[in-house]
Amino acid sequence: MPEGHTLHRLARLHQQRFGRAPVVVSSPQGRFADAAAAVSGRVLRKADAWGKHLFHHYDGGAVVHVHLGLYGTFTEQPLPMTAPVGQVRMRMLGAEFGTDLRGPTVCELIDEGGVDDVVARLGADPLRRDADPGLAWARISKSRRSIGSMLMDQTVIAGVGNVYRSELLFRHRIEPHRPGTQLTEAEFAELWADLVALMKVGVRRGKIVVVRPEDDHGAPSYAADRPRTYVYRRAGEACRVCGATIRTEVMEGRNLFWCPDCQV
DNA sequence: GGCTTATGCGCAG
DNA sequence: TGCGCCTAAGCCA
Repeated sequence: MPEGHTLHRLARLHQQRFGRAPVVVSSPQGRFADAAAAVSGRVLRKADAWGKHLFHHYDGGAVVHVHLGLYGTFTEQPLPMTAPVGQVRMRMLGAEFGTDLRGPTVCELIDEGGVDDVVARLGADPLRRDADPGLAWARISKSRRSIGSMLMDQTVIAGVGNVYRSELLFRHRIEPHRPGTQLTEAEFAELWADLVALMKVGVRRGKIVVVRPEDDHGAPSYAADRPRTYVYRRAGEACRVCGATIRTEVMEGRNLFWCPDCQV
């Protein structure tokens, strides 16, 4: 489930599992073989995330840059690992655990300058302490593009994906087509603060949690039918708050969902 | 078991 | 604008 919270959770996990120790890196599939050989045996100094990008910083200056795309995944096992199943792009072995990377859009070897290049193309990341929401507000407040489009623009805010986009706008009763110029600074401040809080919960829980307790009809957290979203993937169903029919359309090439009555 | 869909994004055209 | 990546969950039978 790769929105920004997933990558930050992985960075934290990889830091725990592999940090400050030598890592054996390989590419069972072969597509990452030369790069894997270049870092294998080196100490992983730091695992870090910015938006949906993950960076493994190795001693000596080499960095493995990973972007999961739509369906990339990491799975982990305690050692010894079983033989690779499917197309494993990268396998990492630490002291006690190993992990397999499958299906990423990007898995490449870069240097610290390359990290700077990637980060230079990314906006404020709600999950980073050094995030500057002022830069995002400067872009949004001057643009006639819709807020629904700009939330998906990683150069404006890094880490928000298609689920958080629809759900965040519902939570703030903002119609997704509203131009950035029509957003107030107070509305943006609330959106940002909520995004920071929601994505932190996402990191902690390992999944996107957006429905307020008062809207889940008291369903216990373990209930299978507990509502997980207000609008995402609920086109044609009744709004949980007002009962209106949830709408959908493609915006920025992705399915957008919203309530035509709650959101203005 | 098969089929559909997808939480992303770069690139061809 | 639409394709490719080529995984995995959810749904149906």
